[in-house]
Amino acid sequence: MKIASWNVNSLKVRLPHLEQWLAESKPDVVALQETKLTDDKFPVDEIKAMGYEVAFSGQKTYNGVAVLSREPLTEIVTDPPNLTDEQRRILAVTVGDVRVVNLYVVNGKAVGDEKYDYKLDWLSRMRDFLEGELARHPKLVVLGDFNIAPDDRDVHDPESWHEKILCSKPERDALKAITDLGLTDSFRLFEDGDGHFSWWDYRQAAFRRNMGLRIDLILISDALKAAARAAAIERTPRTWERPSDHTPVTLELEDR
DNA sequence: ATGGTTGACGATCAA
Repeated sequence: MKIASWNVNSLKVRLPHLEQWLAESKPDVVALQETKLTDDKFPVDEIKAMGYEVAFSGQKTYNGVAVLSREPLTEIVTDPPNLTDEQRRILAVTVGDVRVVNLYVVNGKAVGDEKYDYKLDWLSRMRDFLEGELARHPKLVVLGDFNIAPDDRDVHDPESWHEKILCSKPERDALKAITDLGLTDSFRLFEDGDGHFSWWDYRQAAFRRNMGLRIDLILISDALKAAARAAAIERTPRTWERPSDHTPVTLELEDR
């Protein structure tokens, strides 16, 4: 099973990119973030024509998440009891015997901003939700746009980003509280080095200069670690005309 | 330089 995460920054704009990338990369499960579509406007027919079942939780203008799957999606959860929030950032589904939790983590704007405090509170609540998910579903994948670079290897210029938003210690500690539940950043099972990014700002020709961060993550539970075969950041869609500022990240899991 | 670019929206806000 090949599983992927991609912040598309408007599914309406990026639908042609999604179609081309699905045809080339052939993932089995895809978590999308920042669809920016209300559910009545979601392109269900177009996605089904690409060969995927789909679940989604959207809102107008901001946020919005979706999961595409070759196999049926069940046990859909969008509103955990401890995360009652109108912002559409969470979509948990089950595919076969694997639980998949798609997250669009709060950005936070800037360290000290009220949105930053909201981000840390959201992450704490998410940790508690995931603790329960892990207890019910040993085979757990938690993936999405985490809006946190796990460590300085994931930052093009750690000095300039030191204690800035996406890189601050409280954010990294909040992520660690989640991985300490027994979840592993799957990319790091296969790559130790720096310079591997999943997001590049639209400004300052950041992609061309590889001035990026790795903030799109696929976390897997211990029960899935032995099945992990390969992880990748698929940079090609970021080179296409009118791209998302994020590119897809993928993980291949050996079946059964 | 608190800059720059993109998306949704229709003035700015969010990222």
